[in-house]
Amino acid sequence: MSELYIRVAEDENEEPMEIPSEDDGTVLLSSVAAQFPGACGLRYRNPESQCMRGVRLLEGVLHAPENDWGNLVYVVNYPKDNKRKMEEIDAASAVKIKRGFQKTSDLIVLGLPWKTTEQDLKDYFTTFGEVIMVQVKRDAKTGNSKGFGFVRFTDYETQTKVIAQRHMIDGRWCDCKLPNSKACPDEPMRSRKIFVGRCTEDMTTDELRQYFMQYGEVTDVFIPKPFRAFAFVTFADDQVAQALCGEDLIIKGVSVHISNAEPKHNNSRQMMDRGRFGAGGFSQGYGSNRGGSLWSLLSLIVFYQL
DNA sequence: GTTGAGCGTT
Repeated sequence: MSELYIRVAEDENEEPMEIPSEDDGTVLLSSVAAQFPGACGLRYRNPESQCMRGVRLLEGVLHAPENDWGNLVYVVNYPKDNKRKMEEIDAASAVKIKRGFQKTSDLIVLGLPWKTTEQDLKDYFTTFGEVIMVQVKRDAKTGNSKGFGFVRFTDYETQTKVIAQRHMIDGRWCDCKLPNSKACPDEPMRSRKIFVGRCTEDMTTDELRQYFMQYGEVTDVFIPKPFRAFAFVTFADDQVAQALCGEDLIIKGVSVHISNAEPKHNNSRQMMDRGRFGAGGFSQGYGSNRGGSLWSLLSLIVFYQL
């Protein structure tokens, strides 16, 4: 029994590879995965029905159909609809795939000369790739350029290239960036800021800073005035902030509750915060306080910056 | 009739 092998292939038409079975006639999924990284199971074509059939898998052990592997060629299963070999799904190709589907977005063009027209912009940017749209923002009354505009390309590759460099347009260096309104559209917002509930009035920003320093670099402490019994603490590292969420910490003998600082829903320019990706203005819902209280009212009335 | 870091009237 110890010399029994079963034939396994990436695909029905691929050349099979022999995978060793165990003494009891089963085959370990790990044995399959050793040759086909990322494999999560096996299937085979049932000679009678001509349908594909799954091989029974229990706790990492593959069991022969009808207690006999026979002379069939078994085909490797990969997770979900990923038919590719897992080893091909490295970070680089994942990025490539993602970029293939990446949609373009408007880019803001900063630093335009006053005289630059939309035709000028189109002429310039067309040298990089097909242009869908150009705009020069102007004063409604005077019609004077505000010195910035927008451009959109057909291809994401073009957009990437354009963002990556500075642009000499009509004698001035201009920058193309993702507008704040579009910043990090698909990045999950991992806040570096926490909400500190149940603060007492005697807690100062310095004391909070001193206290939270033990967890990581603190970049900001904000205590709303007048006193509202909560504060915001921002860390340099979002992981530190996230790790603290849900904790009850004792500061000056008082139990404070840490939760996530929720994004503000205003259009403040503070949305840029000091984050790397333009994420970040936050205020806070009312944590564990339930509605109907003074808290809800206060929280609804005022939205503090930072 | 000016300006020079920013963030898009319809």
